Amino acid sequence: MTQAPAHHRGTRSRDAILDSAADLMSRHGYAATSISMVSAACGLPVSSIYWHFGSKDGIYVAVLERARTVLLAALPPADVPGADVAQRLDTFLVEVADAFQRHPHGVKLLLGLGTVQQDASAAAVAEVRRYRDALVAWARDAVSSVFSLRDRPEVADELARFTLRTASGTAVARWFEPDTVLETGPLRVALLALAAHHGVPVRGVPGGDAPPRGITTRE
Amino acid sequence: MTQAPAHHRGTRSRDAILDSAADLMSRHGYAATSISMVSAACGLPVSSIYWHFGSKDGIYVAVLERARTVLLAALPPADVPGADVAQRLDTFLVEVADAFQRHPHGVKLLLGLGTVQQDASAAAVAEVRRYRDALVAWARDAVSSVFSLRDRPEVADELARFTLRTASGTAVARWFEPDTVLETGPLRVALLALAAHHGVPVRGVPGGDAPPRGITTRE
DNA sequence: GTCTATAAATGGATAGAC
DNA sequence: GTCTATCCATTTATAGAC
Repeated sequence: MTQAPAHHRGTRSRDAILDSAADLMSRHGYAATSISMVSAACGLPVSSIYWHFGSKDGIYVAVLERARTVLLAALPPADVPGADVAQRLDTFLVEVADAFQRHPHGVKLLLGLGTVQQDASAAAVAEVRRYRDALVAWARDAVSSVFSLRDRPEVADELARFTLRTASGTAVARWFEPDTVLETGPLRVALLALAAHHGVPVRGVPGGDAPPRGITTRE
Repeated sequence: MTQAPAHHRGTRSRDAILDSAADLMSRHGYAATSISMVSAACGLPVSSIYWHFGSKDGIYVAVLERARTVLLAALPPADVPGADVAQRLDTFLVEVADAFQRHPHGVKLLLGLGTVQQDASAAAVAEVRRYRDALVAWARDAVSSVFSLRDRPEVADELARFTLRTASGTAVARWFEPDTVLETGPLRVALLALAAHHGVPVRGVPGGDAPPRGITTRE
């Protein structure tokens, strides 16, 4: 086990630190997470942590950066496949709910920023903004693809904002009730109504019929 | 000025401390707010703060309690007036957006809990839960009144959840873009569609017409 | 009720041997 | 790259005069 090359032990330790830090920071927030807590959680001494990341801010930035790349890699391509709006919308919703379920850390980490914002490192603020911007861009492209909105960017923006706000609101709710899931049923109805309200043609979607399998409604 | 009775100076100081603490905690979060910061902000020494509240937790609990009573007092009665659904819905949305605009602290304080949750005082956790429960109950009663849902509690629950998630998601967005407002236009369309989807009669509401004055759309 | 002063603990961060 | 030991600032909280 100790046969592994030095740099392997290094990156392993780095990842272990990031794992512990991400877990603690997403649960307690940035300010409430101390280096000694991270040290205790991953088993490495504080000086190793400082050797890898330089400062507490450095850890936060690295945690955010990894969370962002992992989440974006997990998100489906923004070019949603499907013959008509109904198919693409269902695919989109299932994938969003899935990513939301599998990556509960994301939003919590972003919210952890609330405790840094004003004062702390410009690097952390920039990284948070990058994270958030990437999500917004993805959502805009995805709904644009679902509803064929290449020539109606304002509508795409509105639908994307609406989707993201529902998702982050649900993340807040999960704060209190851990087993809260993203309710894609109502979201589906809402998105279709918004599209229709803006005169977007939604061929193949019968008004507000029962959602197909894989869509979450409550009871 | 120093003529005021002792207990007046007392409650005044108490309020001043609460003002400063609420401001700081909603901006930086619970963990990142120190007693000395509060002391510097309100001008009273730390020992006075401890005399009034006993502990840091005690301050947080008091801040939450006051925020809750203030917000609930500011919310319109859950019995929304209006002749038909359209009127009541518009009244409801305007009032919600108004309260949302005037009390930007609420959600941030609730999220500050994330930094306490596990370990800290049961009192703080209980107070946060009370805050949140009061909001949920109010929203359920209000939408129930708007759409006359006394005999469809599940539908009222769904609409209330949906409304609150949109609102808290918007609060999160405001985290990044301070001048974000609650977009009642899309929310109106969504709520009407959801009601219709559940077969709730919405007399006097033409499909998805242009929203009346006072309803916020973007550009 | 308010102040000064301080105790006791913990936080972030570094030094230097290995 | 990892470890032990440590510096220094800040934190929560208290003591006791006024």
